[in-house]
Amino acid sequence: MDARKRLILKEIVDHYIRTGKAVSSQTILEKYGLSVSSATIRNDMKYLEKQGYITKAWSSSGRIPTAKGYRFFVDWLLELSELARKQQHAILEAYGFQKQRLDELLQQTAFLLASLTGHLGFVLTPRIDQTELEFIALVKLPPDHALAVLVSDLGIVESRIIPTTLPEEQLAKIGDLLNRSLQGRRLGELATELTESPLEGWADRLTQDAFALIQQLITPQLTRQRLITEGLAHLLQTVFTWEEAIEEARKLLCLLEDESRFIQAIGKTRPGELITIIGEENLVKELHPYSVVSLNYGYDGVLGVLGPVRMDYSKVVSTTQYIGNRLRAILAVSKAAALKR
Amino acid sequence: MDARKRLILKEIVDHYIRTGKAVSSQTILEKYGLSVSSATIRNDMKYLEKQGYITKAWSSSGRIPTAKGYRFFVDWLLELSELARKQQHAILEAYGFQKQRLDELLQQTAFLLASLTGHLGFVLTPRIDQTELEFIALVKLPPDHALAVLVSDLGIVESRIIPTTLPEEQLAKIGDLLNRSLQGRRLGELATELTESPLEGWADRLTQDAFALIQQLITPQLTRQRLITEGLAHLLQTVFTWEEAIEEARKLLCLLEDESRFIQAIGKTRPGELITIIGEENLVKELHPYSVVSLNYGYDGVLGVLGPVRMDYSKVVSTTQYIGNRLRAILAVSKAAALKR
DNA sequence: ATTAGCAATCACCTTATGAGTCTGCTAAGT
DNA sequence: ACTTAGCAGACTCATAAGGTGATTGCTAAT
Repeated sequence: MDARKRLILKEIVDHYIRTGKAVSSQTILEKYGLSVSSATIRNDMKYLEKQGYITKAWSSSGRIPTAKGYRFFVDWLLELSELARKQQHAILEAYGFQKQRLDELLQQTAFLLASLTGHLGFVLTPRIDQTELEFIALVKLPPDHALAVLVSDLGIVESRIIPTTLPEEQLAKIGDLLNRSLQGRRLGELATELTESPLEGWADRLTQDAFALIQQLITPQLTRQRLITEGLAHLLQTVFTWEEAIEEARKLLCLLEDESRFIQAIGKTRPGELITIIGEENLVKELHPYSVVSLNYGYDGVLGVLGPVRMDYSKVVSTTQYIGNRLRAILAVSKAAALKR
Repeated sequence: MDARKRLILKEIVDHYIRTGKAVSSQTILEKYGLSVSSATIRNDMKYLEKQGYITKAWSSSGRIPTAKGYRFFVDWLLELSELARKQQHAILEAYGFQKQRLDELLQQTAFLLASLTGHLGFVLTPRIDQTELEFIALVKLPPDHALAVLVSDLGIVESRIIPTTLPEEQLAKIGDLLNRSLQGRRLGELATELTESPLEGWADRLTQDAFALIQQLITPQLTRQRLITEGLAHLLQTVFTWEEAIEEARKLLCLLEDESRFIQAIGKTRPGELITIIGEENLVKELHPYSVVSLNYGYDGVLGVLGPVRMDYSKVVSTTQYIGNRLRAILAVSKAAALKR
């Protein structure tokens, strides 16, 4: 594909993203002032259509990018604008007075993503079993229960009331024991190790009790990730203007209520990696009218933006990237603080 | 208003709820077989319209109930059907294997409300400060923090990491002291009392530390109620079929994301009380196209259903009532279990 | 390889038409 | 005083028809 064709494709995507209307050869000529005639542009557009980058709504409408066209645009033609100073400030400020609680921090993050991009912002909470155990506390609740509290390095606190008849001193001893031998381990590793074989050298009565206890703590519950979303309303505004929209919207809402499917939809990435999933590339059929930009911020947590296929990728990608980096930085600090303790 | 007029009003509301179409005098005659002619019915309808119970979309359309009409229907004409056996079973079964965690229980409840009524189900979490303190645990996190855990009678656990340099034994003593003197008190009362005046007789060094500590625990955070919703998709399906619907839907979503306004919208009630808010009766303007059925299940928690004004009040009210009672029963059991400890 | 010019295609908007529904009114009946 | 029959008028809804404007594809000339 020669330079002019690339340029034309870029202008088509660009213009369509901004206006939402099919782009004609005329428009390209006028707005972007190429030094060729509209007929030449038409010829190039025909080529681009045959290659599958653009399409048209009816036989003589202007051209609209296909998913493949957006993909080419994002991969080769996208110029990532640095985030406007104002926005950078807004983000730093919002994170400024740091929240103590992780869930508030993540909610805040989702809100930022949504309000800065004008689409739906989402954050998938970290997997607790990917974090490291900082502290276990066991507290007797008379007569026959105990409260167990797990504190992980991200400050995530998981508490559970478990039935046990062990007396208070016994619990305290077990707590000490667990803290000494388990501190700094990943909760997930612990779980698998413990189910496979009891810890070596743990044979006496005390450790058996400890073992039983910790098995009650480490359950599938730990793997569960929650989905936080903000800005659903934006989505309705941007995407739906035609008939049948309601049915589309309904499907989308159903999907958002089904966390497991959504998790599938935002794709797997390695920590720090950002991916875009454009339209029909999505494995989940209901999301074909949308695009997803998502970033793994560590501990299997994911944040990102869900918007119409026709969205400003430059803005969305750079915003997601920036916010993702901020969040990673904040979590790193919080982790460091935890380790210092 | 004589009996026949009441009957006609009832049939209009009834039929409109079921079909969604304006009701004509003919229809009433055919479907409900009154022994008068359609002209007579028309005359009565005219009266009902003059009184403001019904209205019409245009000069010669059939009649549609007004908010006042629905109100009269709900207050005087509604026959509460007992919930179908199947549904009762479904509810009992869903609650059968009891969740340990309160938030899962409430989420479950919202889901039940939504799926059984086919509208949006919501649950507003209890106010923690309305529950009674069952237990406080203070655990040292070396070097200069402590983990404080509050367990209330509903099993709600609120934990917080607070900075303190007090040594371990000191914390344990304070914990004992707090447990002895505060157990069984309402968290909310504690908060107000403590801000007004320190506890009497608490003058020594130890109690001053305890005082400082507990003040860090009891914060506005405790008052915060979360909103859990399920079945948003239902709402889109039932309510919106005409143009401009998107704008309406967008407003609704905005409202749902703004918890404080929603809390205002579902109204205040006393524990156990069920209220209906029909259409324009709602203080919040955005909700004028909807009705709310809500029930206070204790501790300032509210559950209910949000649906179109044109909804099956008989079904929705009885479902809400039944589920509300189940939830109250479950919470009572959980409270009793806590007190026995 | 590029361009000008023109016919053909199609969405979109407005207007027209006809069938169908339901009310309000009047005058007659009970 | 209440009820009824019958009919004109009001209005929706669906569909069709015609006009306008945008845009392409094609062909022949440059």
